[in-house]
Amino acid sequence: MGRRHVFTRSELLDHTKRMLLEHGYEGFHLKSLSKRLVGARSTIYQYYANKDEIIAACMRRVMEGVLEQTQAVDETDCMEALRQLLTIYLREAGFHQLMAHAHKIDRTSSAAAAADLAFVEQAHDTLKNQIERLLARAREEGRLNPDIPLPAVTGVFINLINTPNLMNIPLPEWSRMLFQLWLEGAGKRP
Amino acid sequence: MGRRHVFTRSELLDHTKRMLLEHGYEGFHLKSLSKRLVGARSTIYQYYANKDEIIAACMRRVMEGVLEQTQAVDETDCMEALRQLLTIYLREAGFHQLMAHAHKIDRTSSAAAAADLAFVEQAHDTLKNQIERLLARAREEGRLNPDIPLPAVTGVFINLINTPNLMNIPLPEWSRMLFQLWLEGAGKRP
Amino acid sequence: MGRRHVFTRSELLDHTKRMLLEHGYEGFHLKSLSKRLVGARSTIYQYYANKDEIIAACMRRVMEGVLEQTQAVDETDCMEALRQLLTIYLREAGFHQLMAHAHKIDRTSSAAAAADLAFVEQAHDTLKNQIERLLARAREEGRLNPDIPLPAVTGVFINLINTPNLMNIPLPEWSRMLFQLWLEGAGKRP
Amino acid sequence: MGRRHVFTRSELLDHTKRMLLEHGYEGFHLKSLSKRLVGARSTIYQYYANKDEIIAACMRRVMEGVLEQTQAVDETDCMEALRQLLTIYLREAGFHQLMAHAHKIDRTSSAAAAADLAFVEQAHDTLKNQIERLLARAREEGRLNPDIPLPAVTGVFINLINTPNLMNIPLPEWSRMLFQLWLEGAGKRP
DNA sequence: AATGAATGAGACTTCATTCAT
DNA sequence: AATGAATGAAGTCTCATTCAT
Repeated sequence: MGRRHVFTRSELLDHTKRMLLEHGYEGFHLKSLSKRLVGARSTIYQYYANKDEIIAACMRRVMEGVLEQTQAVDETDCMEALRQLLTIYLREAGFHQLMAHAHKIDRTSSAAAAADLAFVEQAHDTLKNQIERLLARAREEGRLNPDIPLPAVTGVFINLINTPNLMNIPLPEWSRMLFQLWLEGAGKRP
Repeated sequence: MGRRHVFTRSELLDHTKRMLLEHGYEGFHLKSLSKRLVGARSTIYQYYANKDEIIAACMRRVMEGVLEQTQAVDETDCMEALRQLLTIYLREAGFHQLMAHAHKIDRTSSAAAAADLAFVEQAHDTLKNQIERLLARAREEGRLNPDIPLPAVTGVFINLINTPNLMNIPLPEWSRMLFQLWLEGAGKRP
Repeated sequence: MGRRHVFTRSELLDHTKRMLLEHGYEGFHLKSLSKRLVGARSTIYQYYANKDEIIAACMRRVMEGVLEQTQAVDETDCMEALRQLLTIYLREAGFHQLMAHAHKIDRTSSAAAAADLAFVEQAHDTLKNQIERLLARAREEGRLNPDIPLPAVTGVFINLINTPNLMNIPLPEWSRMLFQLWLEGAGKRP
Repeated sequence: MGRRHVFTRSELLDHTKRMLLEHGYEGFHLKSLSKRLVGARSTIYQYYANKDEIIAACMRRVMEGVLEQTQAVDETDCMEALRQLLTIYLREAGFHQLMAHAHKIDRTSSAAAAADLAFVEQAHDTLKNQIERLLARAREEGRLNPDIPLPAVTGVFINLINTPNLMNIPLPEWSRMLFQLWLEGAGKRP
């Protein structure tokens, strides 16, 4: 039996996620990462072969978490399902920002990274399809304004995630408020 | 007297802006910048003393352009003014993303950079105040739903700028569409 | 654990001292330094954070060596003490030249460098005081010509250190000779 | 007739000398030099082909000035002659320091620099011979202590030039004082 | 398994020198 | 003759990655 692990794979990815959100892909350095962990910088290479592999693994793990939740959503009532999806996305802070770095990763340097990225991309499509499907159904069911093109509705809905929560309203209420704003608008109802 | 300029200050800042949006603050390298311009890397230093100075100047220029337009907006009709502001912001692609890098710049390295950043920050406040003022007025005039807290309305309005224009709808129409979505919501009106 | 050191901190400072004396502060380059050591240029940064830190550490080490010796000198007989101090200074070749570079070092770049420099400066004062104290005593005791102002006597005494030893006379004898010349002059005694 | 000269060759060499004494050979930059002159940096190349040529010319000019004075000295009374030589050397502040940089100059880069350096070196020998000749005569005439080897006496005499003038005593008196100290010593005469 | 040390590639910046007006 | 602009060589420093213990 060898020595105990000084930090777990999960701890490593947790800090990676936090630092990616703080500093971006190009500002993410293994030097700073190892300072947040307990062990030495070189120990990181016991877990992953290089930097890009870590980032890909991090993205995959976040995506898996989201996917698991979204697939548990009951789609019977499409409006209710959309409301739940919004909550899930809001919970995963910076999710979109994170995924935006995907295309910067060099896939040739590591097969593992390439595989993780492939997974992430496919999952991304799955998520996108789910939302588009639900929105299309909502429209067919007469819940949405038929004068507005679906892509515009979709874009605004997805973009809700990035809305700055200026007052730090607690998540469930914040989610409800955003959904209402999206559905009914900011204007005075007649 | 002296040789002809191989590139202008304006060209330099144009490419800087483009590259900042593509690669972020930490991914912005003078090597790549000089590759997009015609001259040598060291020629850049004829214009600006260091990297941060370039970035600060770039941010200032963008901000000045926006400021000039927003200050020409007639605020008599607050709803109309907001609509125009949205158009202005949408025109300046990636405006927000760009400004987000401001705090990473080292102000001690260059007085010029520090001055540009001070300008940018003050202008930022001016813009924010203008929007908040207009939204408050709109609320008082009974144009907005009084049940929704103003900060939430503000956040969503500002965040409209980042909405992905999936269909590449032309700017004037895209702006009108987003404004309508914000005001009336995506839902079916009764 | 970890690889063997390719060179020690002490070796690094030894070469630094030699090169500072040969080329001066501005002519001291890490490239040449690493060429004299066995390793790569970047390895130097395992020991010191930047160039100025190396120079400051070098100066401090030399100063510590001198200080240790001068503080062991018995000051009962002031003339004998002065003779011993001269020997100590002569032993540390180029001591003065080295210290002359102190003011060129940028103290803001490194706290370690600033601390080392503070030490060096304080020690410098200590040395200066010791010599001035001994010379003043010697004068009071009637061992020096009272017609010559003390600062002139001091200046010439300190400057003895830089006298070119054209014949490479061995240190102890060279020291005795310089002391005698300082005390009795080069002229024929009546 | 072309344009007027913006600065003279002499002004250029004046500033060069001053800056060489302040910053040393390796710390001497044409950029700073041109800042002290009135014209542009590139204008310097109208006078000299490169940096080393300037430094060599500067050294030669200083040397010529000294040589002219030393050769006018009446050597009939050797002690008086030595006293006058000391005054001449003291007048040319930093003379020795300056000449110490001679060996760093690359002679292959410019024939003019090589010629100037050859002159400087020959003149240096002339000066050295003059002093050694006078000191030897002084010894033969019984004016110097015969127990002290001539090279030691010479070294100390030449080194007088570098003595720090802590009280800023005016040159003629300072020269007299140093000469007396050298001749009679700092000790109490019996 | 863990790690301290070593290292080369690459980024920023400065400067002597050349070029074109 | 004078000069503003251009440039490549060289220097400092950082960082991902490898190596030896």
